[in-house]
Amino acid sequence: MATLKDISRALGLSVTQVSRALNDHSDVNEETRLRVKESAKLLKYQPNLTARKLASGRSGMVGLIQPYNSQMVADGMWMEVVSGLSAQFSSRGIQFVLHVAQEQDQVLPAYQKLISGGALDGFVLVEPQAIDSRPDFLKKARIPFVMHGRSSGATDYPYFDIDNFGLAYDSTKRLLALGHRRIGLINGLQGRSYVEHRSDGYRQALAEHGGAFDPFLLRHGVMQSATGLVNAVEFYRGTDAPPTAIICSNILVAKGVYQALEALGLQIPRDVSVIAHDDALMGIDPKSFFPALTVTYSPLSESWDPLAQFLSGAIEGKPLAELQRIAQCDFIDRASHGPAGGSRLYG
Amino acid sequence: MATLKDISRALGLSVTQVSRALNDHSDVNEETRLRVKESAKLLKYQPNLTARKLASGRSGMVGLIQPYNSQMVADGMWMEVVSGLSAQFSSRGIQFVLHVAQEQDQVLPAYQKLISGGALDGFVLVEPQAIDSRPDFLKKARIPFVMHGRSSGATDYPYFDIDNFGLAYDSTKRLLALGHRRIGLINGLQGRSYVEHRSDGYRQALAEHGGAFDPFLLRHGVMQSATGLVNAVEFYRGTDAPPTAIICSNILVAKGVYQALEALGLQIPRDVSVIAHDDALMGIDPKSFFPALTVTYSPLSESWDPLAQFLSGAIEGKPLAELQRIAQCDFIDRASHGPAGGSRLYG
DNA sequence: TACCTGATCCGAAGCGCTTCGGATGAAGGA
DNA sequence: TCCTTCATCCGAAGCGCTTCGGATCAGGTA
Repeated sequence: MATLKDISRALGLSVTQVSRALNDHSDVNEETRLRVKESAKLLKYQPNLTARKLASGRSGMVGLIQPYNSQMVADGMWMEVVSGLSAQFSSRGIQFVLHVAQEQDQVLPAYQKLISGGALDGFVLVEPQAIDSRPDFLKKARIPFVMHGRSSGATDYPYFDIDNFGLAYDSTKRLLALGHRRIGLINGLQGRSYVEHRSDGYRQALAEHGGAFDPFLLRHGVMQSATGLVNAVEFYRGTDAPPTAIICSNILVAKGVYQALEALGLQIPRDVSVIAHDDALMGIDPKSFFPALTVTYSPLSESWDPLAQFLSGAIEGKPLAELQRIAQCDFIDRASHGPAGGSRLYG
Repeated sequence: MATLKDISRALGLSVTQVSRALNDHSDVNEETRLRVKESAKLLKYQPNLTARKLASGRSGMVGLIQPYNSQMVADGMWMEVVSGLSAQFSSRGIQFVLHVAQEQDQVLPAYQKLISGGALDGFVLVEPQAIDSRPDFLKKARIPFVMHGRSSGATDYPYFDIDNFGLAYDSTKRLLALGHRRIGLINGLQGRSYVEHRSDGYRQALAEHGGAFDPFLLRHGVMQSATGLVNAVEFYRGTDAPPTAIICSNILVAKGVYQALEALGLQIPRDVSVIAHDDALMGIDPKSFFPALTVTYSPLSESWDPLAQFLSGAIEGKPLAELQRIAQCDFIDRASHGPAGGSRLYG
């Protein structure tokens, strides 16, 4: 494999200049730079990441550590995440690499090992927990990272998150404004921070409206259609004051809710309004629902770019302020929600 | 992070000796070796893989490159593979790492990049195709690798495979010996080499018995229960000379076949014998079938150890002969197969 | 006594790259 | 004319490790 020395010899330049030319440093003549790059291409030069790492401290590789048995792996969303990140980093000339840890408790040591071995420059953290030990650990070890989402508590680290509080708050507010008073929220699994954020937004909107929070109306479960189905049935069989509107944590859940409502003979939106959050995943189209599903919209695929950007930034030592972002969601108004009151529920 | 120099200074030894002590070379006093290791532990020494790689050419990391959109990823088997390999390598002090390539045609460049960048020492190849471009490419590039399975044609590279030819041959032979003359094989997707091997074994057994091969009886499909169901139905609705025995590519397929046969009012094994291959995956137990399913048995989980061993061997330059193995399968005799003739099929 | 052996150690080179601290020479300002 | 500035280049050091080719010294052999 060709080395810098080969190029320098071929061109009668010093290794230094060749290195600087290839890395676009300032003090190299434009013409020289071109000659060098030409020659590099010709000789099929591939920078030796190992040597580069040793000299500069950067290897140009980042990673993601996944504990075996994660829920995300099970539901296939994982591949979406991995491939999105991989594409982003690779377009930035960074190799993105995965490591599967055998057990949950081997995750932290794995970070240590991969970093201090000098193999990787930094990590992407996914599936944040409300209480997550990783940020503190990595900060202490001075290992650069970026989180997809946020933990609860101090978030003094790079992250990209969507406004989970806001989307639940907004949805709830809108429903309240339409006259709904009993609003159900079928949320994700407790413990996940985004789930807690959504619950918080929901409760905050309720509180601002002076409405009481009813634990009966707040549900948790894996974000799949069965969860929507079961909880919707419980909503309308378990009480004489059922919700007139349901907010779903994602489209799959909404699908289950639709099924349940149909089986129960309830019409959307006349009897029940339904709103879901849409992360544009799994190829399920909320427009194809009947009636078309109103959603808060924020494609997961828009996270990869900022995540890659922030991790690069963290590695380069950029200030924290430039490495955090909370993306807002769009509210997309379709046919599945409407004013309260048309319902026969209390009729 | 502590370096060799730190240890050498602490102990009044040379860096050379410390390195040799830590790596268990021969010419270092036993007592010295212990002192060094003690000190290393004390100073929390972690060898810098990057430096080691640069000096020795070995990084102690191997990888697996997966194209996005592989079937294996979809059916969850992938995680099984990845985690098994990861555990094996990590018990050998080797880091195992994944890379997801965006498209099929970016797979080969990815190997090149990860290797010549110097990051990885070698690769595990999975999902071999009957005609697979990877072995040739990697051999030409002198990159160590091991294959889980074999391609068709020349197999002059390290691999671990099970005897797919043999298991199909055996199953067919046994059924023939029991008087079956029309034997169906519901195989995996065409193109995969193990699928072709099984077809070959099946046809060979048939040929040795002087029986004609009937294309109607050889089916291909994703190895899931729906495939078994559909093909079994076709077997008994599409012809007046249906099979009296069916060989299934895995247990899921057998499950579908069971369902179909029950729906068709056919009894196992009176009307139809069923045999499947069992790779002990997915937590489905062939004993819990009714009647209990006869299988050729070879747990996938027994591949990780030889695969890791062979890849290590390939990296160390061991001769090819030590780096190839074809594991035989056990035939486990249960209640789902029996002699031909009890059937009313032709009655 | 002179020589060889084996066990144990060390110095120095070098893996391929980055980067610091100049060197060089031409152009411009006084 | 002398000094500064700027653009462009280079030498050498060094990242942390492995490894080659000795060095050293005790003991054994002839």
